[in-house]
Amino acid sequence: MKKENKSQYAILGLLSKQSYSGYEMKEKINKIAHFHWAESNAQLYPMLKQLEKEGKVSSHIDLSSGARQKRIYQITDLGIEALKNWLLQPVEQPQYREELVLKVALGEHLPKEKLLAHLNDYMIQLEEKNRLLNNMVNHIQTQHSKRPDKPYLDLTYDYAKIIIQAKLDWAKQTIQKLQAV
Amino acid sequence: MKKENKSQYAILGLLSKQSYSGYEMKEKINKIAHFHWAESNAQLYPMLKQLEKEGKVSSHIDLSSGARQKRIYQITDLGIEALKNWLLQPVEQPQYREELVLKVALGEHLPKEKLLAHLNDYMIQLEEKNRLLNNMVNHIQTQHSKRPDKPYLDLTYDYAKIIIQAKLDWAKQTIQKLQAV
DNA sequence: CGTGTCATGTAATCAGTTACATGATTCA
DNA sequence: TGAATCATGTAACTGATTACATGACACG
Repeated sequence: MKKENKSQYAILGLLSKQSYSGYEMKEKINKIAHFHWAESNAQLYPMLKQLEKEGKVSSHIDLSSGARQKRIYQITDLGIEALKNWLLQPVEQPQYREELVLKVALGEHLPKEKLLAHLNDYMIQLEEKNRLLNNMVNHIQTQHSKRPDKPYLDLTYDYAKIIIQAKLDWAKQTIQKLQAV
Repeated sequence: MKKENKSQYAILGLLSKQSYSGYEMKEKINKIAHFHWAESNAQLYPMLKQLEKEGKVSSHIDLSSGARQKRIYQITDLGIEALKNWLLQPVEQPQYREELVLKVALGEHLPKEKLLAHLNDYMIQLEEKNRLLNNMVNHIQTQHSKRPDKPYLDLTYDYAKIIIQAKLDWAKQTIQKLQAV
């Protein structure tokens, strides 16, 4: 089974809700979806051109934004169709590479304080993520409570919350276990 | 900051515990570490050659295994040093792409039964993973209880267990919420 | 008038997968 | 003898990141 490019579906998915410029898409993904999705400029812009060539999106220059060249993309019927078709396909399981877990597995090769420091950094980063997530949930709750897809968005934030909490739990108990030895 | 190849450290880490052939390494990673790490043949074999060229591993043909050409790799002092140095470096946070979560976020575009079916498949796959994990933990417990690195391995299985459970919890409550609507 | 942000993009490189190729050994 | 497994590898491709390049506009 050939691996299909997934960036395109993230893009089509975003455009299925609202029209955006490339820049806005990048921002949006980083802000509201970075808990489970990442895109870089170097994939986004070429992909938008490709999708336009394939007729799945169309674009025009936004004049209201002044002289600044801002190209707004919108999804086409063909794009919607491609998106819906993909949504019906079986989900491929991602393969993970958890660098921190690998380092823990090799714990005998580094000083315990250093390993504890890694775990501590990990927790700090997770707590920061958690803070951003709570802000986001709050923002959606107060500013976008009427969005028709809000129930679905909420489910994705549930996911982020549960995973972050699980990682925090693990890190905490791992620190305790390591200190107990 | 340039991204460093991580496969090499997974390989060096494995060889830091015991000598293996390429084939055995692949098997071992798939069996005992696939919860948090994945390697493919097409990366493993070239990487082993490269590491040998760099003097981080050395190899010899295993004669005891008969006429079959089995090349056993072992880590060198230089390899150990490289590994230990990497272990001290800050951990880079992986960027995730959760296809299922993306599909849930776009739930308004597909029939509810189909979305529920995706979640159901997800749970089935997680339960299978859980089963494999329990077997593995059991195996380590009964066959390798004296391994000096067992405490560290246990911590990695704790991680797998917690993450799998968190995903199962989310999937379960997501199915319930979707059905309630 | 200079720093930060808005805005779009490319080149070079590296990472990683899929599919294929080859051949020996084991065992039913 | 033919299927399964052991064993090692390559070619072609796709995915993804990093770093760089360019320029306009906003605002203090």
